[in-house]
Amino acid sequence: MNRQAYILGGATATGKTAVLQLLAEKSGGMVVSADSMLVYKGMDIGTAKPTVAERSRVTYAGVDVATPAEPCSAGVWLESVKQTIASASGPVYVTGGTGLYIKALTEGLDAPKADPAVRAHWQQVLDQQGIKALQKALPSNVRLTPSDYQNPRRLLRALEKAAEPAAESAVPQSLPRFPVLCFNREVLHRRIHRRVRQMFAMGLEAETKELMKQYPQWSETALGAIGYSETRELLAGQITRAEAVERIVIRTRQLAKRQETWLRHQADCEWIEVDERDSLEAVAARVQKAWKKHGPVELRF
RNA sequence: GGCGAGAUAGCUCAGUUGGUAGAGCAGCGGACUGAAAAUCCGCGUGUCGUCGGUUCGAUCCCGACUCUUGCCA
Repeated sequence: MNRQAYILGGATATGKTAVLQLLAEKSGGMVVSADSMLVYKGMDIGTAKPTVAERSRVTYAGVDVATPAEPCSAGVWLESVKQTIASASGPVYVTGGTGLYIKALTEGLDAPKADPAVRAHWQQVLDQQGIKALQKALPSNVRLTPSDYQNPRRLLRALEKAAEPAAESAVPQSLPRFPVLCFNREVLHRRIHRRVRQMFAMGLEAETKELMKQYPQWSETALGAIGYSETRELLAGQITRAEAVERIVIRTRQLAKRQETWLRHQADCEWIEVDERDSLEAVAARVQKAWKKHGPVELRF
């Protein structure tokens, strides 16, 4: 399908969702969350999910599409989001923390979808024979970057693709051009620290405990959520609260760095450096100006 | 106060039988189309606590001092 959207990127804790909430409320638009963790039901505090009140005023897509017990993926997320976007009557805004999801939206996912059986097979080979066996099994026509060649995940995926040669590869698309919010690194680190402490103050521990009661077995992807895996360890008495906070802060900082690296090189961004003193309205105005300049992005999926 | 132990990268520590040093973590940079908050790749100059001594040469040996820590008082 073809549809236009306004994308706003940015690392975690840059306030992009607040900006889109404001703009969507004003224009009667909807917001697509391109975020791999907002998809989990009940994981609200630790993912800084828009509140119930906010979601009652604006339609969100890509939020609460799976339970923590279920595995999720870019494909599952994309499927869940399509319908809502197609039926949108107002402008479509996309807030992106997960680069892959933004790309899936603008370019589609054309590779064969994840196949648990194939994956399990190669995972076993990896466990028993090591990464060299995967490298050897790779068809000679498949090219990986040097770091991907050392990366079990990517190797596994490459083999998964090779097992189903039917799929045509993507038509290279020009990089999507959209504004991105950013803070000076030092300021961002301070914000992250503040936010993590706030999450605990808002009851991250209680929320996690409740979720564990509701879903005793979490999927591997849900278990990877920053904040939740540490809180689980805290609840199990394996680490102290101070250690949990420290660990969460560190992982969030590392995430933010990777997100900015992705945006710098995998997209064509206009960086909007914001200051903590800037009002939400002022930031929103700058974002709109950038959209006006570059035009909306075509969605193809 | 006495007897030990320690003081090396932002943190935890290794090491040099004397030729100015290296891991993990953190940090920084990078990769990136179905696990992506994942996964992987690259980057290590730091008064080797301070002052003096021995030596061609000391972070390493010797002495004093400062600080930390353990045991005994």
